[in-house]
Amino acid sequence: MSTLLPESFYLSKDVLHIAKSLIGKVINTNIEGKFTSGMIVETEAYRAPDDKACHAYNNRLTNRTKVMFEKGGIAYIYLCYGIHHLFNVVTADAGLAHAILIRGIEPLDGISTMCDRRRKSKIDYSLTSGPGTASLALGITSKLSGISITKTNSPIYLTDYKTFHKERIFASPRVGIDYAEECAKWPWRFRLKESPWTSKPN
DNA sequence: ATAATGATTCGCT
DNA sequence: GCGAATCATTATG
Repeated sequence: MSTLLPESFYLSKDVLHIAKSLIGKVINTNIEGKFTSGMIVETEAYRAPDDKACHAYNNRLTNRTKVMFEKGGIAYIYLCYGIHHLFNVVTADAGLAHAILIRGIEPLDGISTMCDRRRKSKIDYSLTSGPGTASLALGITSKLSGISITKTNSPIYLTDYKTFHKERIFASPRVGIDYAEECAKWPWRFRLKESPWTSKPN
C-alpha cells in the first residue's frame, strides 16, 4: 500500500527539491463520487519572490495568489486561457509563495472515468499529458483551490509510490513563460526520462 | 465599470 | 507550424 504524503513533506525542503521528489508520486482525486489516480511524471517549480514566471513574483499578493502564501500541503488551482484548470501544489512555510505545477501524469485508476471527462472513447498518450488535460482527466476545477491535500478524506491527496534515481529525472527550462525574461531559462521543469506520458521535449 | 491578457489545447494546413 | 477558443483575474478609470 502507498502511504499518504504528510504535511512535513511539503515543508522540509526547497521547492526545487520537492518538485524532483514529486516525480513518481501519485495524485489521487475523489470528485463527484469518482475515484481516479495517476503517477506524476512531469512538474515545474515556481518560486516567489524572485521568479518572474511566478504569479506571486515580487510577493505580489492578490485574491488569486494568496493561496500560495499559505503553509505547504494545499492545492493552488487557477484557470488559464479561460479554459484550463491548472493544478499546483503549494510548498514551504506560510509567507513563502512557492508552488509546483503538475504538468503530466501516467493514469493508474479510474481510466474509464478519465476518458469520459476527456471525451475520449479509449486511452491514449494524450489523455493526461499536459497540465490542462491532466487536471481535466482527474476532475480538478478551480473551485478546489486552497484545499488541503494531506488528508485521505480530501478530494485531492498525494501518496508515495515509486522512487526514481536522479539520473532518470531530466531537468529543462520551463515552457510557456517567454515573458519572464531571464527566468525563462531556469531549468525548473522536471520530467521522468523516456516516459511517453510527458509533454514533448523543449 | 471596463478592457487586456494568459503557467494551453485542439483542429486545420 | 498557426490561430482560435474563452473567461477569471488583473489593472486602470
